[in-house]
Amino acid sequence: MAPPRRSSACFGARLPETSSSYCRTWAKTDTILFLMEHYVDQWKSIVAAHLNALAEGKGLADLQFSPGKIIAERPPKPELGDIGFPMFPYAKPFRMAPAQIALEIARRGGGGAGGDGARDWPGDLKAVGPYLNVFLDRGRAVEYLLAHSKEDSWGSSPSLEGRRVMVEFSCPNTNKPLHLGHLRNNVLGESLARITAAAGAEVKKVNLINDRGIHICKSMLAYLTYGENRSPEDEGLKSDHFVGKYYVLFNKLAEEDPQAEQKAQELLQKWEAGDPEVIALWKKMNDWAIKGIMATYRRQQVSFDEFQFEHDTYKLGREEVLDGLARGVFYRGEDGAIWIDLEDLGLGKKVLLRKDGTSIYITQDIGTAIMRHETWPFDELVYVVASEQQYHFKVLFEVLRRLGYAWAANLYHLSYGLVNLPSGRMKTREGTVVDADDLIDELARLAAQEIVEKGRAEAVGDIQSVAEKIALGALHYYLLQISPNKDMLYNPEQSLSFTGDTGPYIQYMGARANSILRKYEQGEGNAAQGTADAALLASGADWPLVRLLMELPSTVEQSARGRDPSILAGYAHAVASEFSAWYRDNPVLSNDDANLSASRIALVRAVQATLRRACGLLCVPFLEAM
RNA sequence: GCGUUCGUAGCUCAGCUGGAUAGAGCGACGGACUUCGAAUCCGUAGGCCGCAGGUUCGAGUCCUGCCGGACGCACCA
Repeated sequence: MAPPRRSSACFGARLPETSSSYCRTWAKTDTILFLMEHYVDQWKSIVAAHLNALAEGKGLADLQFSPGKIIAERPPKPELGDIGFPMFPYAKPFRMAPAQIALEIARRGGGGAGGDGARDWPGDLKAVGPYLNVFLDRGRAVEYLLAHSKEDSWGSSPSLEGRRVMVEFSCPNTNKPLHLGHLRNNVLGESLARITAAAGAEVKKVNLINDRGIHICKSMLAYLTYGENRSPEDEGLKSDHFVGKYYVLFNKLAEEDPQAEQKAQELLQKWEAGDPEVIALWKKMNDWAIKGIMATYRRQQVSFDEFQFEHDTYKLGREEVLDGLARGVFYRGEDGAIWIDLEDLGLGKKVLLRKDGTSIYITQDIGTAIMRHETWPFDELVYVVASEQQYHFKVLFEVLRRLGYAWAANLYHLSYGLVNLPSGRMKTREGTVVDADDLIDELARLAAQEIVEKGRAEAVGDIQSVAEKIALGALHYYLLQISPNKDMLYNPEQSLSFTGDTGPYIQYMGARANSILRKYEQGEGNAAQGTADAALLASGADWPLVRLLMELPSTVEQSARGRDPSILAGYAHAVASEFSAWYRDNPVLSNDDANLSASRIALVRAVQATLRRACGLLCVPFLEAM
């Protein structure tokens, strides 16, 4: 099998003993939200000032604490406060027990009576054991949430403002259709791009189509042998599947004809020589493949700002390598090829240009990166490529650095692991790879079946459309839920479950929120007679939900900074789960208190806005009803 | 052999710059629909965080070694 250029080999063999589910939780370690970051920063300054004052009071004037060095964390329970400052680190310099330091500072600054409370985020400082905790002014926080969650920009932050980030992903070969591994790549790239943009960056999504090379020639050769000039329409196949069929047939050919490999090579040489007949065939088959692949992109709802094609870029990089040779960055081996010595980094030696002067894989990547930076000067370029290519990218980045490109320091390989299946091993050779289109078809079929079985057919309206969205939500959420760098096991049935840490569960909670709002709009309940009041949402019943919702911006920011959509996925599930428990215990529409009812309607709006935004960033379609 | 990476509950996974009793979902067991959709919710059981050292007031988190899995180590892409 000719290895694919970029994203493939995403399969392994693993048979789980039982089917099971997947999830992650947000319960313990929520992050400090973006808008809370201001809050935390403000309070860090206050705590630092207190520590410095304490030091001075004890005659330890040489002790200095800067706000940036103060450690803040999230208390494990809401009753303990909203921000926690552990006092352990200060025990030694002050020669005091941590709990005592906390008490001392709380005594000095407690209550904010002396103007101690943060300006934008007032609250109280209290000693809780060895921790100094801040209790937010809840009414103020609720006001902030209700006001900001109404805005279209809810969840966005300016943390990456002014940065230009290019994201390369997908990069399919044009000899076969997309498979499950590509789906992980695609959704990772698309989601990362959306999250990065939400964090304020200017993002450009690029897709380098690998449309030339020996693997294409194999499909062509098999087609010449068995195709009899038929078209995809003749065989009733989606065009990329048609091309893929012949790629698989090449294996048969290779068994029948020992010369097959060599013939494919000859075809490649003719292609490079510009042989009109070969070019015509290549064009025809490529168009079929690309047309089909584009259809899958549309279905998966991923898109690109720019397509680049290997037949345009494969000659790039040669000049740069020769230039590097002239400048002594590289060397010519005794064999005549051009090498780079990376032994000092433990990366060995690597060929950059063949002895006959022709390019190899890395040569093109060198040239392509330079071309990209020239045409769209980026602050950062992220390559979404399977983990099997980690070595390749280490070498590539180092080569560019040694060529003198300062921006080489801003190249990043978002490495992701293999996707395994419960059904066992999949191999291209054996035609047992899980095809992307087939998989989505199957998921949509199961979802449609479920809609009917649950008697929701009438309520959802267009069953096929909703089923397709549930299928995508199930697939995408499942793929994004796991840390990118880890190998994963995709369980289709499990991903479609409406219970648990799944896409459909989150979609369902969004639909439930929407259902409450719809009834309100239709005049149900007495919320319309009341007035929303932030103070009414400051109780113990509503506060945990409010607290969580406020964390959307910081979670997006953290997700962007870590280049990790799974952080946001975990958050989305936490919101859905928290909302589920909340609306069970806290009547919204059927509430005697019209003002409380109106206030909770506002909170449900915030829930809906938060879920909608998170789903959007995770490529999980948001549903009004399901 | 060398390199990268992973190893947390039966299963699949979370645990942000080391910090408050290690979390979730599924599965198991037991509960909740005349009350905003039960495609849901609640409760219980279940873990020397691969092993051994080290750093630290404090380690699932950092360092070293070992064990186990995955991936890589082409003038292939």
